[in-house]
Amino acid sequence: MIIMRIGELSKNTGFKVETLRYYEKQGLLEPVSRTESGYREYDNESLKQLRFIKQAKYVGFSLNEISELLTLRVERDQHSCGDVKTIAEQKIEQIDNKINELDKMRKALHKITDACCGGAEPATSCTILNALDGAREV
Amino acid sequence: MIIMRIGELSKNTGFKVETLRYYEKQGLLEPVSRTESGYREYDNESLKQLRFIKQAKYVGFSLNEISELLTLRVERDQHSCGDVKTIAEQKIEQIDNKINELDKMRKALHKITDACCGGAEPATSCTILNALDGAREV
DNA sequence: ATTGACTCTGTAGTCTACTATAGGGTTTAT
DNA sequence: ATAAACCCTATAGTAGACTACAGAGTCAAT
Repeated sequence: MIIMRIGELSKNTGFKVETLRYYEKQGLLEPVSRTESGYREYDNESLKQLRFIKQAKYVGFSLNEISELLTLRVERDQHSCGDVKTIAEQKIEQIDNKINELDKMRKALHKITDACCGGAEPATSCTILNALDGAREV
Repeated sequence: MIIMRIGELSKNTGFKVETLRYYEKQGLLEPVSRTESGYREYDNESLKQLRFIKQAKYVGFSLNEISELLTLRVERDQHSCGDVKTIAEQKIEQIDNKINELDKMRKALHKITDACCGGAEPATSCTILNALDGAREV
């Protein structure tokens, strides 16, 4: 088990030390323990968690939403099973929506690059909004 | 052609009037014209543009990035064609990354709902981080 | 044993993206 | 013609997510 202090965790994840402490305050990332002198200690689970946080932020989730995702957990025979299922299903729907939107944007951008390199486009002008209009017809 | 003032545009898009004026200041949305008395006037293109802004925000683009996407345009025989292609391709890559991340999260969430409703999961505990670990093996 | 790099808490400042308010004109319905 | 509902500019305030000190303790290497 790798144990590291906050500076090393920072180097390994790209988050600044201050940001890691800020995340702790927000309830997103607890150190696994503290040394006698009060230094925070982290392990590879912390790394994993931060990678998840980074990706979730990247696709547009707020810190609050990320916190919800991180605390979403199924423990066998736990009372909250139904709740967990409901929340997870909502998140899945949200994610599907995001993927659909991104897919539309991707198609539109492809239309633009095609128009650019002399695809068989009669248009004299192409913007992402025009391209989105056309995306349905492809 | 439908012409409307800022209040109606607000109602039609869900953005507050103040937000629309703020977007104008940020260069994201110009009114098509002004009345003699100085009132802003918008049309259905404005609606389209705002819908795009909303979706792009939803999938994690900043206002600056959205502005870049909106000004990305190909005009036939225009000098900037190569640039446009480069930028569009970068955006496509970014979008693909986002889709990949979302897909991983979706798989992980499905794993959680499965664990929840008595799928053949031996695990006594399942969180999104565990589920992400397992997502590759599915 | 002392210097430099690291860590701690606490607080204040910054940036983005709004949101609200003040003070004043314009339009529209009665 | 007058009140309600709408619009204008300009400025200030807020929420979320950091980021940067200040002042002090800790650790590792010379």
